[in-house]
Amino acid sequence: MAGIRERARAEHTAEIVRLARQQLERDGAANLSLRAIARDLGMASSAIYRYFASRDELLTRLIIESYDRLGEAVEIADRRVKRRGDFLGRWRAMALAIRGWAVANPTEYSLLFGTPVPGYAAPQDTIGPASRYTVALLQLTVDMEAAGHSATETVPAALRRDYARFRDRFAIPASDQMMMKGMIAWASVMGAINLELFGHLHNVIDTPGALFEAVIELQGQQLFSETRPSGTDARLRTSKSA
Amino acid sequence: MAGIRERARAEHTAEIVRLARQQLERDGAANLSLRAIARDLGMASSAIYRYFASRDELLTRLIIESYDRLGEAVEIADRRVKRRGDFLGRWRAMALAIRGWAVANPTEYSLLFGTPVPGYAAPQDTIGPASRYTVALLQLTVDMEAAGHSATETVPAALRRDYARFRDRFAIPASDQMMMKGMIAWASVMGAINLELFGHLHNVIDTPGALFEAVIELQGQQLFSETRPSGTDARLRTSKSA
DNA sequence: TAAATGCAAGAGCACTGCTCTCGTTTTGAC
DNA sequence: GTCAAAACGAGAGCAGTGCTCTTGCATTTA
Repeated sequence: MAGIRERARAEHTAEIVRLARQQLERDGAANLSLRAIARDLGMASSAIYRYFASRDELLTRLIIESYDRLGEAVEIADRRVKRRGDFLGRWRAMALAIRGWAVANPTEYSLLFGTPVPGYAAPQDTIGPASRYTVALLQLTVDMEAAGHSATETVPAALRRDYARFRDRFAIPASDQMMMKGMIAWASVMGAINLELFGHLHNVIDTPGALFEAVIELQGQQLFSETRPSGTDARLRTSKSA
Repeated sequence: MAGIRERARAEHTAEIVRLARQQLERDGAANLSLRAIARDLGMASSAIYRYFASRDELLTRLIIESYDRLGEAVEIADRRVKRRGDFLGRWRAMALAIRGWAVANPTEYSLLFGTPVPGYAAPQDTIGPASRYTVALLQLTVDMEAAGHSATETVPAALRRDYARFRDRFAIPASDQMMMKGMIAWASVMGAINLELFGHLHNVIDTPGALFEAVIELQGQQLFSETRPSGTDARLRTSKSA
């Protein structure tokens, strides 16, 4: 009743994933080959299908794990900042953690944030882990508001609905204005990392880390900017919806 | 002497590229198949190799063309702004043009800004077209400075060298500070588009256009912010290099 | 006109994901 | 303990891929 088979199954599954990840890191997601994994394992290629219904299913498993690792890295970085009220420090720590993880695991990062495979639709299982690092970021804005920070950004009506839905689903009680700020900061961070890892700074910026820190600092400023004196530039405050 | 062969060659090459682009749009770069193109063309698959040495070479051709289209779209959008001194308007126009092109041609955008193919190294021929849209953006900062705008961002030493090199190569006489601003704005724009097109706003933001405009407006503010009163937050102005 | 070159086709190699069948082994109910 | 059911591994095979090589024909050049 020990389940000799059950344990063997778990071990084999883990081994397949381990080899898959190894291959992923070396050759990239596009070149991940079930047959090669089977060869490394000393199995027939058809046997792999006892464990994963398809290549996509194996990739999904890798994606989920990678999202989880990224999320964990960001959460740990945040937790390491002892003064919980040092919001700027926490912002820096988390943003640097995202880039740090990305630079250390470029192929995994590409798997998560690169070109989606045309036929592939992310199954429900991924959305939980996928939100982990963003929820960590948004929690920062919640903590900021709890500490008295406020934001006065104009939020387009179209986005308010989206923010409300997100707020409900993840129980993140941040204001629309603060979520707006957070989203923009998020986009900047991801953009800088994408440009770096996908080769668009090649022959342009030799030290992408320095550029990234500049992005962090500027977005940090923006994240912490309180109400600006009104009337500085009226045009800038009216935003049309798309 | 007309070169019956020469003309046929040009026509065939163009036809291959046309079918390739059609297939690219429908199935994505990963599923681009030389054999399928040959079938559509009524040719033997081996005949394709008379025109392109490899699949990568055909992809390179598509990449170059796409960069050129993107660059052209951005340049046209900029040129359409009649008041050349309306820098904010030009910024909006170009940023919206990038996103507009991306949304209209998602697979082409993915080809340019998505996961780089592991083995694939972009040949020299691509860097010219690849810089076209960024040069258009940077030209805006040059024009701004010529009109008296200034920037006082602290620029890390590591980046100053990179900026100088870029300035020399493309003859863009923008200050380090202004290039710093431009780079950050660029990263934000590309980040927002990546998140949208690569599915990371799915089930989160229903109207990505609204989010994008918010990004544009905020980066516009930043691009046009003059010297801030010093001492507001000393920490924010010191940036370490990576 | 004769040699050199360009070109298209076909066969073939090595690889991929995936399916089906066929024995073997383990499991769980009686 | 027996025995059917389920799980499993291996192998063959299908349809597809990029790419190479040879072979015969058409065009260009000398």
